[in-house]
Amino acid sequence: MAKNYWLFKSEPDVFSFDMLKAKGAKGAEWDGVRNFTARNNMRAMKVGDLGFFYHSNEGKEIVGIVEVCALAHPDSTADDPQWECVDVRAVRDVPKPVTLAAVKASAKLKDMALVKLSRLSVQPVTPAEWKDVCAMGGVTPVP
DNA sequence: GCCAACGTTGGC
DNA sequence: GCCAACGTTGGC
Repeated sequence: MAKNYWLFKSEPDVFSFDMLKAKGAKGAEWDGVRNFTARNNMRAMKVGDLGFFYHSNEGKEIVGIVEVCALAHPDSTADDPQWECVDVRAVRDVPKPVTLAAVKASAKLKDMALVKLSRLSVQPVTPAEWKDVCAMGGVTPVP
């Protein structure tokens, strides 16, 4: 089964890529999502799916790559079990963080959900977009 | 700090 | 079930 690609957004003040790295191989819950579209995206994830880690507000750049390490389950921080989240763990850094400005400036990437659906915190990424962002970020080999 | 975009809520 | 009001997010 083909791997799917995603993009996770977080404000670095609240939860940064460094904080996820500090969690090690076990990873951490991607909790706090209270948006149906984002939740549905997480429900569609499989263990082993990969995602970009994007810092919103501060930085506004893709700084890392994460791997889904647990299927969607009830969010331990929610009082309503309809809110679910997956667990993710840090896989590697993006050596040259890819900024939002760079994405917008790229003819191939300017239609990414990151640009079009700027408020959605968990987004799908197409294989072509994945490859291009990895190339721009100096991620080799592309995982 | 402002403002635009958009998802959610609640009244009808 | 529609739609206006409201709250939140996130870029600038």
